[in-house]
Amino acid sequence: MREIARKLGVSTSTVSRAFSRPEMVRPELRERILKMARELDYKPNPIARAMVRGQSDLIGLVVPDITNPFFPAIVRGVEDEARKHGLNLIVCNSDGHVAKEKQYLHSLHDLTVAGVIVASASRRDAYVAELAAGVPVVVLDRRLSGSLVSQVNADNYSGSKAVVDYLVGLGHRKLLYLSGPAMISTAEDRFRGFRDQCHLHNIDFNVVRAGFGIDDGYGAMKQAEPMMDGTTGVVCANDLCAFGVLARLAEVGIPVPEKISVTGFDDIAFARIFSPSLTTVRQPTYEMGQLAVRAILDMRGGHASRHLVILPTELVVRDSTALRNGSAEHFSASTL
Amino acid sequence: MREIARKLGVSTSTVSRAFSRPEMVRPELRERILKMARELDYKPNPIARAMVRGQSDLIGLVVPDITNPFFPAIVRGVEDEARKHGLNLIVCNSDGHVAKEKQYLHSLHDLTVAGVIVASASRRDAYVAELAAGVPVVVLDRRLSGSLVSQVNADNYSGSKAVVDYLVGLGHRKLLYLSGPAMISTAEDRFRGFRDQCHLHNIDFNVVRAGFGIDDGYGAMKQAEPMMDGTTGVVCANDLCAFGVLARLAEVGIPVPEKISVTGFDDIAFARIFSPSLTTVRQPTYEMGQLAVRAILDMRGGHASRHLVILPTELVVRDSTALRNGSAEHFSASTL
DNA sequence: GAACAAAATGATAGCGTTTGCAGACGAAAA
DNA sequence: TTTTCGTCTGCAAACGCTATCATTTTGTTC
Repeated sequence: MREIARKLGVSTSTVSRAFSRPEMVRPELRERILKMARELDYKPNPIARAMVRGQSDLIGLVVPDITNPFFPAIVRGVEDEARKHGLNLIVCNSDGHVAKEKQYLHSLHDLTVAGVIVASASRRDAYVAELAAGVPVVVLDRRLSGSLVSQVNADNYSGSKAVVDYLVGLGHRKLLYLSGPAMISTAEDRFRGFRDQCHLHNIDFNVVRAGFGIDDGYGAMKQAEPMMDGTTGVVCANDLCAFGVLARLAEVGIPVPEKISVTGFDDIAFARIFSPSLTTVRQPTYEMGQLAVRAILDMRGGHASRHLVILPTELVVRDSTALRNGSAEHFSASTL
Repeated sequence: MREIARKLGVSTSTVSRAFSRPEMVRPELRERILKMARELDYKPNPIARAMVRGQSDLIGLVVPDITNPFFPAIVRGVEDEARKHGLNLIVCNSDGHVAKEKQYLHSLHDLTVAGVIVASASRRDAYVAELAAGVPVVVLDRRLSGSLVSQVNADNYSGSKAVVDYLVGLGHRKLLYLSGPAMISTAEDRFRGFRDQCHLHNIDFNVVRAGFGIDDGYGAMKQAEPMMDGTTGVVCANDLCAFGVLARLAEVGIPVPEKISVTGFDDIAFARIFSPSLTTVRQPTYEMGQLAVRAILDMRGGHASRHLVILPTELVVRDSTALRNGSAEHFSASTL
């Protein structure tokens, strides 16, 4: 920077302004400065800038499990949008542990990040709210009661309801629900949607607490087997869980969808190609990531304009669901 | 920091040293400083530190496709190990584009990162070598000819050979190889292993250039169908590609493994639960990530001790492969 | 106890930016 | 011409830390 200033006979202030507040320097001079910068291959040092501004060009993204393809899909959206605005992305994996999440949030705070995006860890993390007082925070895929944070969510509740409607339409009358982990709003919303709609249709159901991983689904299915009597549909809190269920059902030789229908949630890439391909609820992951970044941008400078967006979900029907086995008898019996 | 110094009647230099060079300050005093820091909730500002040291506590990881579960698995290893050493991780997605990769590398350089890990983009990216002159660079999952960078790889060549050995042992005599993208050393190594071993066993094969995505596998399989005559095994350059193949074969009703055996490479989580579950080659992803970070650490301070590690791979046999259909006749014919 | 070496601490100068504040310049108004 | 703005630019002080070097303290040896 000094060199540019020297060569052009201006002060470093002017050079600095040519970059950070272009409107403050005479266009003709600005051009010369930028040209010289190009020649000398100069770029403002983001660290020094962060130092004096008290804010870096980094944004943090905390996800519970980068290994669940749902999150990489979001990462893509976040990353592309961040880069578009000259921001670098720090990805952190909380492993679903509140403690680890908190630790990461501290780190991000210390780095004076321009914003933080937190994806669905536990709901009772007070630190998120605390952090939000200082830097723009958006929670993704999770509701957080009344605070300063912005929120970007998919309509989990409606998505779940759509699944029930669909299964009921296929003649299913008794369902098993494999829930996600406790204290995760996403999981809770999905369950509420399921439950409410079951009540509406007067459908019988069991619930087994599972988790969001393949093994969780596998284990929960195994555990649920004794109570499957009459159950013809398994609704899972997410796709990974559903895959675990499919794996278990394949293992014990129960044909899907002939004997039992299975649904997931998320529509990760594998849902389409699994065999049977998975009926699930699509979330606009990439868009969610993008919107989260935009929310951060809008919150910068304390404009305090929180975003609260709920994106629509979409039921994607594939091969893991079918008319209820024996539903013909069922219908005839009930119509008699 | 000033406050601690004032309260304790020492200079800021001493406080600084208590954190950055603990051995230089009298233990008793150091204790008092750390205690006071805890009370005041003080932590050294990483940005300021990066500024004066000319090196931040960030490390960069550039992957071609975060959406391919193979990479999140590596991310886990990198992240955990980085964090263990107080480093924060910046994840960048190059999308396989050299230009984008280069842009990211520039950004990372500007951030004065402590090191960069680059996972398999194109081999002909001169900028990687250039960058390596200034900061520790390790290339992961890719060979790079003679330069300053460290390398962490899985033994792709042997892994591929093992696949061929195994298939030949099952009686297969004509194979189809779906290769990865051009210019990727990983893809090339796998192909060489396949080719060399086929020659060794005198096995006939066709090659179709595919890519590392599901759709690539699907498309390549479709394209290869006219030349399948007599082919009983499809060897894919990675798992995603293999899933595409399985999807296509399922679509056209060719049973796997009865009619055709299919293999992948990577052993991503889904390989185990897919149906049929996928025979593939496991790479120690987590460990690769860890080692990459350690390599960076060892290269810090210009010790210039490059790492060159090649980790073993392991054939994982599952349900997508079986004895060649009609291999009984084949064997009897050849023993006659 | 003097002389010296070694260890611990302090004073100070940056690191590369941004940013009030004040000055310089030119144009419009008087 | 003088005054009055408004626009643009320069000066210099931060931002929070570390490194260098000078200085003080401590420990060792004879």
